[in-house]
Amino acid sequence: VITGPTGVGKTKLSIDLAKELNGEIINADSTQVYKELNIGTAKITKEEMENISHHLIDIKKPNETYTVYDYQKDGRETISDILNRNKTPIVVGGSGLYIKALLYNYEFNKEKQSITYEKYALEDLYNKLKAIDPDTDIAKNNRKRIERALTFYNENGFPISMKEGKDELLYDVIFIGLTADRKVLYNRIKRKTELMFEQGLLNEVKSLYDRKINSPIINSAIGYKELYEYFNGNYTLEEAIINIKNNSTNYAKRQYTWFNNQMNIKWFDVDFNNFDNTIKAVLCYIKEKN
RNA sequence: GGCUUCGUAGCUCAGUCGGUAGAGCAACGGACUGAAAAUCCGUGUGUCGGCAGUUCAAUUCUGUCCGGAGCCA
Repeated sequence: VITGPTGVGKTKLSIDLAKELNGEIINADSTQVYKELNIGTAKITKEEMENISHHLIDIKKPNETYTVYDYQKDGRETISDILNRNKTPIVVGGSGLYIKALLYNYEFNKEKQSITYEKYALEDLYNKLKAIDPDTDIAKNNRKRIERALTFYNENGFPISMKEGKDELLYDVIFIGLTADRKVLYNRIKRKTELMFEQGLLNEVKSLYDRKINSPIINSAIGYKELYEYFNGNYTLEEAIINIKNNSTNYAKRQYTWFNNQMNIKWFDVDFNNFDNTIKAVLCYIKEKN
């Protein structure tokens, strides 16, 4: 697994590792599974792939929905397939939950129950949850997680813990994280945002907007949701750009929180001036591990 | 040169009819099993521009100086 916050050079490293290890790459970025979201998701281009096989990229249309459940299923099939062909699966991406659900013992029900809690007030939902699980640590304002917990208990009954299995690793994995000084990283992210605009991000999003494509991914992916607000006249372009930068760096910080507390990762400081040094260090570590 | 106005947290600003201050954003820490690039929780000592005066007590009133903005000459 190669992971780390947005903007550290995971893509670049992944290609070199794939060549070195006879590998194929499995995308682990929740937004890159969608077609047409290219510039804004910093998706790898055909040329950059250098003929290395990539999986779980561009497999859904932007108006479709894809969840951790789907990812776990597709990802595990892909891993088996790659292993059966005696190649090395390399999971690359920054969506922590996706990586964890893929490799750890997370269990989802086959059919998602479509219980809808929309009509309930937040407070009522929280009280419902409290009645089932008095010791819940879910915050009373976190509607999403409260609804999820209620659904889970509805499917599985109470004494079963949602957290069961979450720390049990199912595969033999080497976790590699790329990192950089926080300030340096934030500056890179901001510069990268400007670069995206130079590469035509505005047109990419406009094209989706003009076709009235609206979906969960459009409403949540950084770069897309803010520009939709701009096209809707709720932001100026300047405001949209500032928001994209802020949301991106905030996201990077949340990624660190997840990686540092949910997974055991071997971190490598990226040498931006000489990326080959970083690649060498990682390869050395992998050989040591094997 | 005269008049007016502003100077408070990294930024934008609120406030104290005199009892040493608080929001948003940022920053930092954290939670997280079905939209996770999501959702949510926690953390605020800053010579309240400098100096002096009045007062038991000044960031708050007065004077003066410095800095910014505006208006009139």
